[in-house]
Amino acid sequence: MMNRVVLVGRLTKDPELRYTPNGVAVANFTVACNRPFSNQQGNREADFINCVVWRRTAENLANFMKKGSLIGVDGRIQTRSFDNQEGRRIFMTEVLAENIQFLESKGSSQGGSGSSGFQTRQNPPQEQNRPNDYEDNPFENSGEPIDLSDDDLPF
Amino acid sequence: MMNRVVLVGRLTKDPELRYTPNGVAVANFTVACNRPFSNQQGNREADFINCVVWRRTAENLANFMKKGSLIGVDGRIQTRSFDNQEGRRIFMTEVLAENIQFLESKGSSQGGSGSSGFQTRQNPPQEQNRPNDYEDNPFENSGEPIDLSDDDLPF
Amino acid sequence: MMNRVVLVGRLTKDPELRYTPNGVAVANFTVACNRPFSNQQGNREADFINCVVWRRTAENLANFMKKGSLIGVDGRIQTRSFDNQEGRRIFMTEVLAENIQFLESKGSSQGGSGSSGFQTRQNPPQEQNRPNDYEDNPFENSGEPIDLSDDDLPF
Amino acid sequence: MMNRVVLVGRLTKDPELRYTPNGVAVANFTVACNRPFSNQQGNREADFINCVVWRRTAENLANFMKKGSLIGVDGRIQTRSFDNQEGRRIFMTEVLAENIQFLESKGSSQGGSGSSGFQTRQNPPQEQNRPNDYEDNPFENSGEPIDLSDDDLPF
DNA sequence: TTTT
DNA sequence: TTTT
Repeated sequence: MMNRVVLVGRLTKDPELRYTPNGVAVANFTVACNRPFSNQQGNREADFINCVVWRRTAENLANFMKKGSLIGVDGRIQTRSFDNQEGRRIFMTEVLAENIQFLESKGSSQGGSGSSGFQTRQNPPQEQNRPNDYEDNPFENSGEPIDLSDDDLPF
Repeated sequence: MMNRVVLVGRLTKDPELRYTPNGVAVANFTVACNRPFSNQQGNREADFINCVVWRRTAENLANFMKKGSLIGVDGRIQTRSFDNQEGRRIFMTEVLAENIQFLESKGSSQGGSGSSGFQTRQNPPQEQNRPNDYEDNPFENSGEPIDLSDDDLPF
Repeated sequence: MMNRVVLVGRLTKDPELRYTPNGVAVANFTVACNRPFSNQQGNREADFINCVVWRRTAENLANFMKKGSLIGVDGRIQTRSFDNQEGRRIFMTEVLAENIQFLESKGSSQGGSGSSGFQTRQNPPQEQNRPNDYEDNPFENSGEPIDLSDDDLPF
Repeated sequence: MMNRVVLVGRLTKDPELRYTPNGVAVANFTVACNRPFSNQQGNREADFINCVVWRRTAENLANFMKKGSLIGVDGRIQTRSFDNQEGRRIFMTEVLAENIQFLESKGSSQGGSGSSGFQTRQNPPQEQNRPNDYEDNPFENSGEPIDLSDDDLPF
């Protein structure tokens, strides 16, 4: 059953990179999309769309994009529910990013955490030792938007 | 800024048609989209995606589709927040349907409210008296999926 | 770089299933999409969009869908060029279908070749002998739209 | 019937702005989208997708974007046929852009015609004299991607 | 609170 | 809790 989303917008804050207990990288981020029309008061509002991405693309996102960066997202809408601390069922809607396009390098926008170093896995638990080809800067030689495809999402 | 969604799925219940204080029709509905993959347990889960649609398309949806009906949705993701009864800020994500395609007539699926009559505006407040060309059954002559475009959304 | 297409429409003729020299199934088909607006003369025109799909989904399409069948297509636009018999360079634009949703069973629409049997590979050249789980009718138990995902496209 | 396309890519040349006999602006352009995978030879190919856009957005595109500019396109696939000079029927597939997002200012990419001045309508035939709010540079105050919505396409 |  |  068709379920397709495409977004282009800016990160509202630095991506949050975490690892699952078995060492799979996952990043949460929010994309601000300005609406194509104005409201009654003549202002342009924005939508703040929660997204999640897995593995390599998650790490790339955390390493190369930050608050304010312009990105493109291609993915699907996912919903899930969980019980919060007060025992109430909470429903969540977010975009599962299957592919992300970086439309700006980390340097070209201002703001963000300013943490200059790469985020890397500290003690990624039970992570197997495969060579990683992703710890070099894809913007180095190009100054180009890049499209880091996600070859092996965990689902 | 790009923000585009396309869904094909089934209504989880009959659409809920309401009218704003100044007589604009709005319908809320949820589309169930089965995921294209199975989870760890080998089951296929579904996403339940909240949607909203305005005006004519809202009324058409309520009149011709019901719980279980297969529809296509073309629209955008919108987010909004409001304070609930406990004074807590609640964030909502939903799809604003700009165009809906009916992929099944009301008769062809089973289930739903079974209410056979059309839902119409009872006392639509301060609604001006324009001719409505939408109170005949678009499935009558065709047995066809129909695509009811929305010429005049209120935004 | 983002490139995303979603279509819902009807097959203009039975899908054409062929095999590459090394036995990979490929199907060409055209989707008719009625435009959401009328032209100057008040008629609704249609777009006839050439598509291609590979492997399992190609075989499923040929087996379960025919002229007139309603389908959903999720994919990307591809262009290619070739020199025709007169030595002229021809440019082609088509949709590479990555995922197809069958919105009708073969039986439920009329028209088409009427060939009732499945199309299968006659002497698929140098095709390795892997078990195929796709030669049963996905509509048998369900009367349902099905979504046959494409796990292993050749690119 | 659903028909939705989203592209992000670069202009292969300066947009070609023309006017219909009754003064409606129309621009043709081609978007290069690099494929997310490599071919047998390990090279990444690109798709060159022909697009068309009308009116204000056409003029904005011609004025602010040039060869090499990065843009986002939201639209639909259209097909048409015409008879060429040899009396042969030619089929064309192109994307009708309904909305375009400029992801780079004219200055920020190199290449292109280098024509610095705005393209404007020379003697736009029988064009009525409405005020135009689009002849100032949308990048002036912002250095921002802009999203010029198309309020009044001629169909 | 979820559809077939 | 929001980006430019």
